[in-house]
Amino acid sequence: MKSLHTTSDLPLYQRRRPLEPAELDAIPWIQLLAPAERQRAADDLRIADASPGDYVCRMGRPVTYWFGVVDGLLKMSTDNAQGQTMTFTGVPPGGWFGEGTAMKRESYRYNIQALRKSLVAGLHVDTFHWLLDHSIGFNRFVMNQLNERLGQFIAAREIDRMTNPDVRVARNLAALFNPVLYPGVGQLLSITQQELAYLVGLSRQRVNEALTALAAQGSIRVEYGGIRVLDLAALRSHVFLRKNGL
DNA sequence: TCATTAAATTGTT
DNA sequence: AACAATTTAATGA
Repeated sequence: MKSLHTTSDLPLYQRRRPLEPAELDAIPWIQLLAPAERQRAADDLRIADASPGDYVCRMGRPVTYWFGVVDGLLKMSTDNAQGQTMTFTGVPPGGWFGEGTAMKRESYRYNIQALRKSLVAGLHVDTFHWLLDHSIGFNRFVMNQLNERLGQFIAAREIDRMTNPDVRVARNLAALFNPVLYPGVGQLLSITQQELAYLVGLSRQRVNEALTALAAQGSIRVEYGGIRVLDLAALRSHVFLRKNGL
Protein backbone atom coordinates (compact mmCIF):
# COMPACT_ATOMS: atom_id res chain seq x y z
CA MET A 1 0.00 0.00 0.00
CA LYS A 2 1.40 3.36 -0.97
CA SER A 3 1.78 6.05 1.63
CA LEU A 4 -0.08 9.32 1.30
CA HIS A 5 2.39 11.27 3.31
CA THR A 6 4.93 13.44 1.58
CA THR A 7 7.04 16.35 2.61
CA SER A 8 5.80 18.67 -0.11
CA ASP A 9 3.73 21.60 1.03
CA LEU A 10 1.27 24.08 -0.41
CA PRO A 11 1.71 23.43 -4.12
CA LEU A 12 -0.64 26.29 -4.93
CA TYR A 13 2.08 28.80 -4.32
CA GLN A 14 4.02 27.43 -7.23
CA ARG A 15 2.90 26.40 -10.67
CA ARG A 16 -0.33 28.30 -10.46
CA ARG A 17 -1.87 30.02 -13.41
CA PRO A 18 -5.06 31.78 -14.50
CA LEU A 19 -8.03 29.63 -15.45
CA GLU A 20 -8.92 28.67 -18.98
CA PRO A 21 -12.50 29.26 -20.15
CA ALA A 22 -13.44 25.60 -19.83
CA GLU A 23 -12.15 25.56 -16.27
CA LEU A 24 -14.13 28.70 -15.42
CA ASP A 25 -17.28 26.86 -16.45
CA ALA A 26 -16.47 24.28 -13.79
CA ILE A 27 -16.76 26.93 -11.06
CA PRO A 28 -20.36 26.61 -9.85
CA TRP A 29 -20.76 30.09 -8.36
CA ILE A 30 -19.29 32.10 -11.21
CA GLN A 31 -22.58 32.17 -13.12
CA LEU A 32 -24.36 33.68 -10.13
CA LEU A 33 -22.29 36.86 -10.32
CA ALA A 34 -23.07 40.08 -12.15
CA PRO A 35 -20.71 40.80 -15.08
CA ALA A 36 -18.43 43.19 -13.19
CA GLU A 37 -18.19 40.85 -10.23
CA ARG A 38 -17.55 37.89 -12.49
CA GLN A 39 -14.74 39.76 -14.20
CA ARG A 40 -13.07 40.55 -10.91
CA ALA A 41 -13.40 36.98 -9.68
CA ALA A 42 -12.12 35.49 -12.92
CA ASP A 43 -9.10 37.82 -12.88
CA ASP A 44 -8.22 36.74 -9.37
CA LEU A 45 -8.86 33.02 -9.64
CA ARG A 46 -5.80 30.79 -9.91
CA ILE A 47 -5.50 27.10 -10.54
CA ALA A 48 -2.80 24.53 -9.83
CA ASP A 49 -2.12 20.83 -10.05
CA ALA A 50 -1.92 18.78 -6.90
CA SER A 51 -0.30 15.36 -6.83
CA PRO A 52 -1.41 12.59 -4.47
CA GLY A 53 -0.34 13.48 -0.93
CA ASP A 54 0.15 17.19 -1.64
CA TYR A 55 -1.31 19.55 0.92
CA VAL A 56 -3.68 22.19 -0.39
CA CYS A 57 -3.89 23.74 3.05
CA ARG A 58 -2.69 22.84 6.53
CA MET A 59 -4.22 23.18 9.96
CA GLY A 60 -3.06 26.30 11.75
CA ARG A 61 -1.81 28.14 8.68
CA PRO A 62 -3.32 31.57 8.03
CA VAL A 63 -6.07 31.61 5.41
CA THR A 64 -4.82 32.70 2.04
CA TYR A 65 -7.36 31.29 -0.37
CA TRP A 66 -10.84 29.95 -0.64
CA PHE A 67 -10.44 26.67 -2.48
CA GLY A 68 -12.43 24.64 -4.93
CA VAL A 69 -11.94 21.36 -6.74
CA VAL A 70 -12.07 21.58 -10.51
CA ASP A 71 -11.04 17.99 -11.05
CA GLY A 72 -9.78 15.10 -8.95
CA LEU A 73 -10.41 14.24 -5.33
CA LEU A 74 -9.27 15.78 -2.05
CA LYS A 75 -9.40 14.58 1.54
CA MET A 76 -10.36 16.73 4.52
CA SER A 77 -8.86 15.63 7.83
CA THR A 78 -7.67 16.81 11.23
CA ASP A 79 -5.05 15.68 13.69
CA ASN A 80 -6.33 15.26 17.22
CA ALA A 81 -4.43 15.77 20.46
CA GLN A 82 -3.01 12.26 20.35
CA GLY A 83 -1.58 12.95 16.95
CA GLN A 84 -3.95 10.62 15.18
CA THR A 85 -5.45 11.60 11.87
CA MET A 86 -9.21 11.69 11.49
CA THR A 87 -10.66 11.90 8.03
CA PHE A 88 -13.84 13.95 7.76
CA THR A 89 -14.81 13.74 4.17
CA GLY A 90 -13.69 13.68 0.58
CA VAL A 91 -14.08 16.68 -1.70
CA PRO A 92 -14.94 15.77 -5.28
CA PRO A 93 -15.18 18.12 -8.30
CA GLY A 94 -17.36 21.21 -7.87
CA GLY A 95 -16.75 21.36 -4.12
CA TRP A 96 -15.64 24.62 -2.46
CA PHE A 97 -14.50 24.77 1.13
CA GLY A 98 -12.96 27.00 3.77
CA GLU A 99 -15.56 29.79 3.61
CA GLY A 100 -16.06 29.65 7.37
CA THR A 101 -12.44 30.35 8.16
CA ALA A 102 -12.11 32.70 5.19
CA MET A 103 -14.93 34.85 6.55
CA LYS A 104 -13.31 35.15 9.93
CA ARG A 105 -9.81 35.41 8.46
CA GLU A 106 -8.67 32.81 10.92
CA SER A 107 -6.36 29.90 10.28
CA TYR A 108 -7.37 26.66 8.61
CA ARG A 109 -8.95 24.19 10.98
CA TYR A 110 -8.18 21.10 8.97
CA ASN A 111 -5.78 19.62 6.47
CA ILE A 112 -6.69 19.25 2.86
CA GLN A 113 -4.68 16.72 0.88
CA ALA A 114 -4.99 15.47 -2.64
CA LEU A 115 -6.04 11.85 -2.74
CA ARG A 116 -5.32 11.67 -6.46
CA LYS A 117 -3.93 13.98 -9.10
CA SER A 118 -6.22 16.99 -8.93
CA LEU A 119 -6.88 20.46 -10.27
CA VAL A 120 -7.47 22.93 -7.46
CA ALA A 121 -8.69 26.49 -7.89
CA GLY A 122 -8.15 29.26 -5.35
CA LEU A 123 -9.77 32.65 -4.81
CA HIS A 124 -7.79 35.04 -2.64
CA VAL A 125 -9.45 35.86 0.71
CA ASP A 126 -9.47 39.57 -0.09
CA THR A 127 -11.45 38.90 -3.25
CA PHE A 128 -13.67 36.53 -1.31
CA HIS A 129 -14.49 39.38 1.08
CA TRP A 130 -14.98 41.82 -1.75
CA LEU A 131 -17.56 39.48 -3.27
CA LEU A 132 -19.29 39.11 0.09
CA ASP A 133 -19.51 42.89 0.27
CA HIS A 134 -20.74 43.43 -3.28
CA SER A 135 -22.55 40.43 -4.68
CA ILE A 136 -25.95 39.19 -3.56
CA GLY A 137 -25.62 36.13 -5.77
CA PHE A 138 -22.36 35.25 -4.09
CA ASN A 139 -23.88 35.66 -0.64
CA ARG A 140 -26.70 33.34 -1.60
CA PHE A 141 -24.22 30.76 -2.76
CA VAL A 142 -22.16 30.91 0.41
CA MET A 143 -25.22 30.70 2.65
CA ASN A 144 -26.59 27.78 0.72
CA GLN A 145 -23.19 26.15 0.92
CA LEU A 146 -22.94 26.56 4.70
CA ASN A 147 -26.44 25.25 5.20
CA GLU A 148 -25.89 22.21 3.04
CA ARG A 149 -22.62 21.37 4.72
CA LEU A 150 -24.23 21.61 8.14
CA GLY A 151 -26.61 18.91 6.99
CA GLN A 152 -23.68 16.81 5.87
CA PHE A 153 -21.87 17.05 9.18
CA ILE A 154 -24.97 16.04 11.08
CA ALA A 155 -25.32 13.07 8.76
CA ALA A 156 -21.64 12.30 9.24
CA ARG A 157 -22.15 11.94 12.99
CA GLU A 158 -24.79 9.35 12.35
CA ILE A 159 -22.52 7.53 9.93
CA ASP A 160 -19.81 7.32 12.55
CA ARG A 161 -22.12 5.50 14.92
CA MET A 162 -23.05 2.92 12.36
CA THR A 163 -21.37 -0.39 12.57
CA ASN A 164 -22.63 -1.94 9.37
CA PRO A 165 -19.93 -1.33 6.75
CA ASP A 166 -22.37 -1.53 3.86
CA VAL A 167 -24.40 1.32 5.31
CA ARG A 168 -21.27 3.35 5.98
CA VAL A 169 -20.14 2.99 2.40
CA ALA A 170 -23.62 3.84 1.12
CA ARG A 171 -23.94 7.01 3.20
CA ASN A 172 -20.45 8.18 2.44
CA LEU A 173 -21.09 7.71 -1.24
CA ALA A 174 -24.37 9.59 -0.96
CA ALA A 175 -22.50 12.50 0.61
CA LEU A 176 -20.01 12.57 -2.25
CA PHE A 177 -22.85 12.59 -4.76
CA ASN A 178 -24.47 15.65 -3.13
CA PRO A 179 -25.47 17.73 -6.16
CA VAL A 180 -25.56 21.01 -4.24
CA LEU A 181 -22.11 20.77 -2.67
CA TYR A 182 -20.47 18.89 -5.51
CA PRO A 183 -22.16 19.86 -8.78
CA GLY A 184 -19.15 18.72 -10.76
CA VAL A 185 -19.71 15.08 -9.95
CA GLY A 186 -22.89 14.32 -11.86
CA GLN A 187 -23.89 10.68 -12.11
CA LEU A 188 -20.39 9.29 -12.30
CA LEU A 189 -17.97 9.76 -9.43
CA SER A 190 -14.36 9.13 -10.37
CA ILE A 191 -12.97 7.30 -7.37
CA THR A 192 -11.12 4.04 -6.96
CA GLN A 193 -12.17 1.52 -4.37
CA GLN A 194 -8.87 2.11 -2.60
CA GLU A 195 -9.56 5.84 -2.37
CA LEU A 196 -13.06 5.21 -1.09
CA ALA A 197 -11.59 2.85 1.49
CA TYR A 198 -9.33 5.64 2.75
CA LEU A 199 -12.28 8.01 3.10
CA VAL A 200 -14.66 5.58 4.75
CA GLY A 201 -12.01 4.01 6.94
CA LEU A 202 -12.46 0.43 5.82
CA SER A 203 -10.29 -2.03 3.97
CA ARG A 204 -10.46 -2.08 0.22
CA GLN A 205 -11.76 -5.63 0.36
CA ARG A 206 -14.64 -4.67 2.59
CA VAL A 207 -15.45 -1.66 0.40
CA ASN A 208 -15.44 -3.92 -2.63
CA GLU A 209 -17.87 -6.25 -0.91
CA ALA A 210 -20.15 -3.37 0.07
CA LEU A 211 -20.09 -1.94 -3.45
CA THR A 212 -21.01 -5.31 -4.89
CA ALA A 213 -23.93 -5.52 -2.47
CA LEU A 214 -25.09 -1.99 -3.28
CA ALA A 215 -24.85 -2.72 -6.98
CA ALA A 216 -26.89 -5.90 -6.58
CA GLN A 217 -29.49 -3.87 -4.74
CA GLY A 218 -29.60 -1.47 -7.69
CA SER A 219 -28.62 1.89 -6.19
CA ILE A 220 -25.23 2.09 -7.90
CA ARG A 221 -23.23 0.60 -10.70
CA VAL A 222 -19.56 -0.22 -10.23
CA GLU A 223 -17.33 0.87 -13.08
CA TYR A 224 -13.59 0.80 -13.61
CA GLY A 225 -12.20 3.71 -11.64
CA GLY A 226 -15.59 5.04 -10.66
CA ILE A 227 -19.07 4.62 -9.24
CA ARG A 228 -22.28 5.53 -11.04
CA VAL A 229 -25.39 6.44 -9.03
CA LEU A 230 -28.66 4.99 -10.13
CA ASP A 231 -30.73 5.88 -7.07
CA LEU A 232 -29.36 8.58 -4.78
CA ALA A 233 -32.33 8.56 -2.42
CA ALA A 234 -31.85 4.86 -1.82
CA LEU A 235 -28.15 5.39 -1.09
CA ARG A 236 -28.94 8.11 1.43
CA SER A 237 -31.59 6.34 3.41
CA HIS A 238 -31.23 2.71 2.80
CA VAL A 239 -31.22 0.43 5.77
CA PHE A 240 -29.24 -2.39 4.39
CA LEU A 241 -30.76 -5.85 4.31
CA ARG A 242 -28.47 -8.58 5.45
CA LYS A 243 -27.21 -11.05 2.92
CA ASN A 244 -29.35 -13.96 4.00
CA GLY A 245 -32.54 -12.11 4.97
CA LEU A 246 -34.56 -11.43 1.79
C1' DT B 1 -4.51 3.51 -36.49
C1' DC B 2 -3.27 -0.81 -34.71
C1' DA B 3 -0.77 -4.11 -31.89
C1' DT B 4 2.02 -4.83 -27.97
C1' DT B 5 3.41 -3.82 -23.26
C1' DA B 6 3.18 -1.65 -18.95
C1' DA B 7 0.48 0.13 -15.24
C1' DA B 8 -3.61 0.63 -12.62
C1' DT B 9 -7.69 -1.23 -10.74
C1' DT B 10 -10.75 -4.81 -9.46
C1' DG B 11 -12.33 -9.35 -7.76
C1' DT B 12 -11.24 -13.09 -4.83
C1' DT B 13 -9.01 -15.92 -1.36
C1' DA C 1 -1.71 -9.36 2.40
C1' DA C 2 -1.27 -11.79 -1.76
C1' DC C 3 -2.63 -13.09 -6.29
C1' DA C 4 -5.06 -13.50 -10.71
C1' DA C 5 -8.14 -11.25 -13.90
C1' DT C 6 -9.63 -7.20 -16.11
C1' DT C 7 -9.35 -2.47 -17.89
C1' DT C 8 -6.93 1.47 -19.24
C1' DA C 9 -2.77 4.12 -20.60
C1' DA C 10 1.52 4.32 -23.00
C1' DT C 11 4.51 3.10 -26.56
C1' DG C 12 6.14 2.54 -31.07
C1' DA C 13 5.77 0.88 -35.80
